[in-house]
Amino acid sequence: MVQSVARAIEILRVLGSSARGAGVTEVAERLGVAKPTAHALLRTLEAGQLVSQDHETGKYRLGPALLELGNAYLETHELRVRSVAWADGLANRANEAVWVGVLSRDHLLVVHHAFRPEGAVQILEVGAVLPWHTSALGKAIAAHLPELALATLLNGPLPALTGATITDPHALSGQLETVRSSGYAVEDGEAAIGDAGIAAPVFDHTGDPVGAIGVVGPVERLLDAPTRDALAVAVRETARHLSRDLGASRPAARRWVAAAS
Amino acid sequence: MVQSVARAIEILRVLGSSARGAGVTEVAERLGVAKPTAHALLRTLEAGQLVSQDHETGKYRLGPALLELGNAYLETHELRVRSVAWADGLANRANEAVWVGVLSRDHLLVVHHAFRPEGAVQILEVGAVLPWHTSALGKAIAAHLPELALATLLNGPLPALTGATITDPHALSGQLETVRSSGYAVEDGEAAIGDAGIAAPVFDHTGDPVGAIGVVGPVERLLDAPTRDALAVAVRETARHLSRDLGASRPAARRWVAAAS
DNA sequence: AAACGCTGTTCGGCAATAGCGAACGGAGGA
DNA sequence: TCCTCCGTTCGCTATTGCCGAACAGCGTTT
Repeated sequence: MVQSVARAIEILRVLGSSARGAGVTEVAERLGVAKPTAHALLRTLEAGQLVSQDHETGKYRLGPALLELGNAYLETHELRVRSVAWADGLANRANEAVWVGVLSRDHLLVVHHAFRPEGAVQILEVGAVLPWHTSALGKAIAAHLPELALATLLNGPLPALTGATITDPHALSGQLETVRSSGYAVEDGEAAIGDAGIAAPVFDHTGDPVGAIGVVGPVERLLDAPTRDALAVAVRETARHLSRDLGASRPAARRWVAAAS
Repeated sequence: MVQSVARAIEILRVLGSSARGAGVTEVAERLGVAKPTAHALLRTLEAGQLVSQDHETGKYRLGPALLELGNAYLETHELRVRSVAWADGLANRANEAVWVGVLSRDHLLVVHHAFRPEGAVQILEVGAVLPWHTSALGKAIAAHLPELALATLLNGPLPALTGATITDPHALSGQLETVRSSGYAVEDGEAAIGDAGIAAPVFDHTGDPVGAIGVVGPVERLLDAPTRDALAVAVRETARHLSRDLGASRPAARRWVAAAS
């Protein structure tokens, strides 16, 4: 592990979380390093356009190259590229907004967002992150993770975003069992009050879950019966098709293995 | 300058340009370093999720954290945040797609994209980059840059993307003079055949250009008189309003200074 | 008005640490 | 079965990143 690079990455995280940028002194304090050390790292990052310095205040903030690289990540992302057509189809069929997401550490990262066909103004959520246990996408992925990886997630922090957020590992674990048997995950106001989601996992040819696809929208539209069941079927079918696109020979093969053990 | 960090950034660039990822050996060769060196850097970047390794082939690719950071860059970006409302207004008034962009090295980076109101399927271009001299946005910014910065751009490489791309520094310099006097820049098939753009620069309170805003679309719709003049007026007005939003006390103050010298 | 406290920045020397050559384990092809 | 290529690990060397101290500029305070 290269120490200076690890510190440089930490700097990016610090700058990303402090909205108005940060000065050298503040960065040095947060990293626990000397001021000149932080300065050298910042200058190097600046040369690569990963951070940029405000010529007025001297403060540093994230740089444009990150947007470029983030875009490059999207374009080379197998799941994202293949999902675009399927996401559009699902959005039309369900008449709801569709998200495609992957797991990044303990957060769900939205890599594609198909707008609701009839929707009014909607903001694009690509690049947005939220704690895995507060989204249907995240739960769909987690439910099919190898045991060890799942245990790590359940033992990690489970922050509450609303009163409905499930913060108890045992309750979550039980819900994931339901996800495995039903083939889809549901979220009801756990990330934001009034918002819900229904999602299903997407697998590749290795049988591991690489992401999830699902619909998001207001509780009233998504979770009222019988709409809810119809949406679940549509989401699950789309996820299966997408998985097959990615080379998954048998959808849900992993599930049977898990059930047999 | 921290050598290892500079190399790590270079690795990100390498992985971003090679679509299908790259192996340790290939990365080491491209950087001109030993294989273990590249390996250590890659492992560190992987720990920070800036790159991820394909567990099948062993090859490395860009990682999800870059998308997160790219999104964080957008959200903290003053110009981008303020421009959203203005871009929507311009898109409706012009009935065309609107781009907001900034200069990143010698490329124009699209930081916001408002879709054409009546448009059919359109792909989002946020995060896209193109050589500055092949876009109206890029030329609008360049025309108002300090002399030294502009000279650097004109002396740099000016690749031709189409037959219409202007690759002669003198011709470009002359066109930038026109941009300064008219207040807007035009691009006609210089990035892609049939595509055109009309853009105007955006300033902040320091008087330096921080970006540009403009319309993009097919040549036939944008550049036919009298549509062209109406669009130019709309774009220029929007850019002035946006500039005032950012604290520019007097629009085009810099222009008068340049003219007086 | 002048001294203070706070920035971001530069310099030089010590030693931690990053970098390399060489060797290892495994996968794929001939 | 051999060979070749891959990604990876090990341990030594000196390169290089790191820190303490000092500097310049600015805003506020006294």
